[in-house]
Amino acid sequence: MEDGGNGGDKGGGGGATTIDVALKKGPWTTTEDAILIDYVTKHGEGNWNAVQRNIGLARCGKSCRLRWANHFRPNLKKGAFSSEEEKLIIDFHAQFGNKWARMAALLPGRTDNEIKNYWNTRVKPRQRQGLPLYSDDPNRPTTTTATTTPAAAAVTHLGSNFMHNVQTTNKFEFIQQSYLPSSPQHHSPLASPLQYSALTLSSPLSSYATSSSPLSFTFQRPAPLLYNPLSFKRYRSTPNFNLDDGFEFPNHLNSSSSFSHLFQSPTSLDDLERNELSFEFSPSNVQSKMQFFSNQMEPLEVKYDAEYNDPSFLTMNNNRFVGDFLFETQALDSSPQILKKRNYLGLNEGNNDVFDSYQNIDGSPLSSLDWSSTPGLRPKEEANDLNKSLNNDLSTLLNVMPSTMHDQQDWQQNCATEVSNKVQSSYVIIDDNFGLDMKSKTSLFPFISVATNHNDNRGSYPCDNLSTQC
DNA sequence: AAACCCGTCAACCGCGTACCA
DNA sequence: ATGGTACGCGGTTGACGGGTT
Repeated sequence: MEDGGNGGDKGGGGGATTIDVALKKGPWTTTEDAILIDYVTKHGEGNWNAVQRNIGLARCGKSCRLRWANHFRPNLKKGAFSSEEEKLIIDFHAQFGNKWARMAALLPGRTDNEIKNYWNTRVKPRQRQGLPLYSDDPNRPTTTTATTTPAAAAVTHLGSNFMHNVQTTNKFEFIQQSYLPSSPQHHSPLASPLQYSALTLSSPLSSYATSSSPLSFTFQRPAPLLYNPLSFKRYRSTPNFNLDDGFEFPNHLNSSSSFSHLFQSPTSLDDLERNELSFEFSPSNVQSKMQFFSNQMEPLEVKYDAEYNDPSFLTMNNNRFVGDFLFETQALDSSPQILKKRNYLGLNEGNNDVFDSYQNIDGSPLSSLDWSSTPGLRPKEEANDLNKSLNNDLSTLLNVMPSTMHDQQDWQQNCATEVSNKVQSSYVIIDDNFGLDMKSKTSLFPFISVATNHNDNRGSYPCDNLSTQC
């Protein structure tokens, strides 16, 4: 956030190596802005000191980063905070304190500096004077209730459409991967958030990584909350695994699905070969491509890429879901940093605390206490800290989702047992942001039918009705 | 009209942490 | 293990504009 230089880019040793040029301070000129934008557009974010080194912009790296982050970063939302944002800020502050960056991560398009300034200039004075914190609701209590956490409020706020699509018929399993872009992610600050270009990502860390973008379906929200999209995975369960064994997503969609128009040309999996197969569909306005990746030892992975050139596509009611996912992909595309860590949270079979274990990169279970044994995966403190809060968030999410189900408590308890009995691990991977990937094992989405392979810990399991089967 | 006050916001400062050689 | 570099965070400052005196 607001960092910046003092000529030597001091601060924690963050030193500029080239100090020959007197670095400028103070307000940025339009010329400087143009230079910065041009540089970042061409070279991507990061390595901020190189801006000064390479193109002679007389600003230290910190100042460049700050200027970019607060003014030119893609998807920045300018203007006054909405009342909903205000409420979220107040709620977040009640939970996090002065953790402006964390709040910013939960308020898409807003910077920590913005939030901090807002707090210090609007909320704090009201607080000091004993006035209600919520500008539009003088009667609203100034503390959050025990039953509605800020995270829950956010989930509720952001996920209404998502919840609308959730039905009670399927269990689900979360997974998220972090992908390292194979090349610097370039993103024009001038690009519309709705201009999506296909990604080429690779994940050298992932044993089941492929060379294509992980794709994603995500839930409704006004702007990307997650850097990494959701993806559906189908794991090869046995050496005899057969593609024909009933993996039907996403070809098997009912007519009410918002995806249905995307998958109008049924393509039999018989037609697919074992390695990196793909077929394409071209619904109106969207170029999409679905890929299956598989080999004998690795999980089959389904990728769905799409690009579109008509922003109105996203606003069509029946495309909201796809719109979300495209938006999410855009968020991935514009991710300001390469995700360097892969922190896994998985279901802890045995109790109700479902998110406190970890998985190694290679898929082997890893105790949450074992960070030190996996140097490559050791999370920074922040990530751990975030994990904690995300534990809450995810728990909240889980609390919300089953609320549409028949019996939430039973669902939680029985599904924990179910997981324990049948599944080695299911994961939510936490990075600086978090996301949920969904194995095909289960589906939150009633319009996605997943036939299953059997007798395998990593395979798919039918659970047609939670309330009766779980 | 000038001086002053105050709110807002961009930018700076100092520090901490991650990463790497 | 250590030191250097890069980056990010929270606190703070100062410029600026609008309103008031």
